[in-house]
Amino acid sequence: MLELNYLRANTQRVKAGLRVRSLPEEEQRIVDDIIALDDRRKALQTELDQLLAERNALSKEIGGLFKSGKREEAEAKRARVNEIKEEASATEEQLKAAKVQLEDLLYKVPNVPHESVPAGDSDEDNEVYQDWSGGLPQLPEGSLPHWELAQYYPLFDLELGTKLTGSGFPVYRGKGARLQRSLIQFFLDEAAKAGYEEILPPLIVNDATARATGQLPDKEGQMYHIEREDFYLIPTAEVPITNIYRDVILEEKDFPIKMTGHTPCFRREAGSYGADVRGLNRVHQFEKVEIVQIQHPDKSYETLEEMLQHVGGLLDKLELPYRILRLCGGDLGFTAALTFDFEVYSAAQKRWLEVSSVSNFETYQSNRMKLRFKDGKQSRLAHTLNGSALALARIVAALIENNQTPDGIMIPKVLQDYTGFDRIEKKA
RNA sequence: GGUGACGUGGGUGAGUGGCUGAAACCACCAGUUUGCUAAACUGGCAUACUCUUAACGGGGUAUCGGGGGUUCGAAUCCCCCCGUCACCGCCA
Repeated sequence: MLELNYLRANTQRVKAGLRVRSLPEEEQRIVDDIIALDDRRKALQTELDQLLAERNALSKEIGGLFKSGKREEAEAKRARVNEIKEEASATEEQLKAAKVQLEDLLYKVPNVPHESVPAGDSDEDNEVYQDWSGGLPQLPEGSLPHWELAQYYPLFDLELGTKLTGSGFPVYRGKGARLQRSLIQFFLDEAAKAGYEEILPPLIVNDATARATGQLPDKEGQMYHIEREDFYLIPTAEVPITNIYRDVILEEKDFPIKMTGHTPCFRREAGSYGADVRGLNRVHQFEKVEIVQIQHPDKSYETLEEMLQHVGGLLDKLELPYRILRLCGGDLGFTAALTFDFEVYSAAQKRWLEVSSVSNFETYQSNRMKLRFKDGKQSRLAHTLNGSALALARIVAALIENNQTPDGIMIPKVLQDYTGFDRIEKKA
């Protein structure tokens, strides 16, 4: 969530940010409501503190009076303290209520978009930041989308996943499974080379963790919830990995903190239908390697650029055509200040598939997470960033479509050491 | 899942109702002394909220795993929860 002090000091910027996100005018009133409520909270806090201070002083006196045997005086003060306690508990309740309301409102305000974010309503307004400079691959007549390729090649089986669980849970088999494992290995190795520490986190997290990175409360319906323990299946490794640094105060010399991890990701994807979700385009469980950085506020945009380079490098090595989009305000995630999406061209579907999203959250996550660093005597919130490097299912989709040949599905050179084969041939 | 013990500041650890935001030691930072290093000595060393100040700073409140209760007053007493450790049960 936004820092309250920032919001108070930059009301106009926050409101302008809401406009960039194409949120309705009445949303802007929330900003003024927050300030009014915070004023009330401060007044109540001061009132309560004064009452407690008085109570503490009197209690001290009472102790002394009892010791010196002045019972009557002590009793009189004791009566006064009891009055104060009544007042204090009433004030405290109002204060608690104000805090809860304030937090609820604050949770409703999305991050302020970076100044470079174009205004816009939807993905149609996203800006092409870096286009694909080569030609787009043209496949010969009779080329197939990946879900049809899976009928002829040992790759994956969607119906089988439906039998075991439900739709959207593919089962990868044979060389298809091996290809997945090879990609994961390759991505982790590349991240390690770039200086990221490898993390293997829990796949199930508690409420506090899901809240800190911003999945709760705004994306509640997107996650699988485990009722009995009140836990959530992670929708991305970002959640447990970033939370490693929840409630931590860093030293400036600790920056940058670079972590990577491979995990399955679980997403309910409620309300998604149609051609966009065919095959591996949108599934409930997929593998992903995530990169996360925690950085000094002055350097986080350099870091974002570095992460773009890293992701672009992976796609170059996989020889996949891609472009980079700068998301417009309307398409920007609730918690992000700036996001670049990587899209890979899927030649058989003749469309771009999103395979990575690289974002700077500035202090939006670190504020919820209380992730700070020492800046001289003061502590300040750090910046958090993350990106997919990369998300597997769609990479696999594009890879097998683009590389289909009469001799089989060709494996990019860089992966061959991992797969142990250079092509996938048709099923017998 | 059962039984028992325990949970104090960056670490070790004292503290069983007021004088304890918390001894002492270690670590860390600044300074003094000293051919260098080391040692010794002196001082500093939590976080959040809030009031006040132009600022430096100063005042107040809260925090001893979390929540609730008893009391004029709680790290200290009571209840619930969470966690750690040990033993038993179960088990990849």
